[in-house]
Amino acid sequence: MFSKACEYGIRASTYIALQSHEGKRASLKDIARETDSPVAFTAKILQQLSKNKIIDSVQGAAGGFEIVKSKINHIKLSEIVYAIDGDNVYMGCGLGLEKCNANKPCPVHDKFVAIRDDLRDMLENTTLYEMTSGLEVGLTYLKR
Amino acid sequence: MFSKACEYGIRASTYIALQSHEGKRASLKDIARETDSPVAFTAKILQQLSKNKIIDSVQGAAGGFEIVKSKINHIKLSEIVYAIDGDNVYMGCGLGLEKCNANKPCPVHDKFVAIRDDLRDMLENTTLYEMTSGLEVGLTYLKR
DNA sequence: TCAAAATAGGACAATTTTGTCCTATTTAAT
DNA sequence: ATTAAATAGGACAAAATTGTCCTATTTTGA
Repeated sequence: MFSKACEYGIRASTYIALQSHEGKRASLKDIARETDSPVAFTAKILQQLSKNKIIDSVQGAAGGFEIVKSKINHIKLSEIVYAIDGDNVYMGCGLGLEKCNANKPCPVHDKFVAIRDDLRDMLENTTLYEMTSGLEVGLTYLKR
Repeated sequence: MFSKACEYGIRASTYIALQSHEGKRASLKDIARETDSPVAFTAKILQQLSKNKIIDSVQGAAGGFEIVKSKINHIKLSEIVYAIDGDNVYMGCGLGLEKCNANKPCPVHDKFVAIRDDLRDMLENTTLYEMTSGLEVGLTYLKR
């Protein structure tokens, strides 16, 4: 569904949000370890998220990544996905047609639209905060 | 969502079903042209579909690909997707975790399960016949 | 029998995605 | 000032996906 880069990106963002919520800055090493992701590849993705203003990066010793506390509640999963994978996941044609639309639809257009609408809805209504809430109490996991 | 190979495979299968319904055998060239797919790559995918008993191939002059009429109504989209992409699309974890499940879920497990269930449902309840019905009357398209 | 037309399949090539490595830069602390 | 620890970013490498090409095989029809 999502690219590997996007999966790592979501996991990383969630971990950073969790740490930021506790007032801690997260280092690349920690992020990679706690989300079971390849370090250098994750670094690239964090750069991308940083450029897209989803996370903040702080250079230098004691630097790392963080998310302004007040934003954690407002950042949607959809923004992270969009920053990394674009909107093709919930916009493109299920059969890969360039110009598939309600006027000249592919044979499964309507059915895919329904699924994709649900997906978009879900992504746009899930905040980073919501994703961290289960982690703190050990109900959900970012690796395994 | 699906791989290119899978998209081509679905389009090809649909076209073959359409032709078979009219008693015609479809040649690789026709299939590729009518679904706007790369010829040689499509050939590989058709081999795969043939090995998975979804379509029949007939070698030799006047050969081609076909689907037994009585099967068109029973072949589900899910079978085509499974033959080419496996079941990861509607089984795997949205965040890419190996062992994500209801017991040790990722932060979006439940939400993804809902979407994926809908997707699987849709794929399992859409037959090839259903996909061809709009094509005949020009309501739907396989290229563009 | 032979030629033509079609699929089968192996080998290879191009592209994209995933991932690594090295150096530069920034910053904190001593 | 210097050193150490961290991110930034470019270059490269590996793997997966997408795609091509060539030859072999099968089958029909003249």
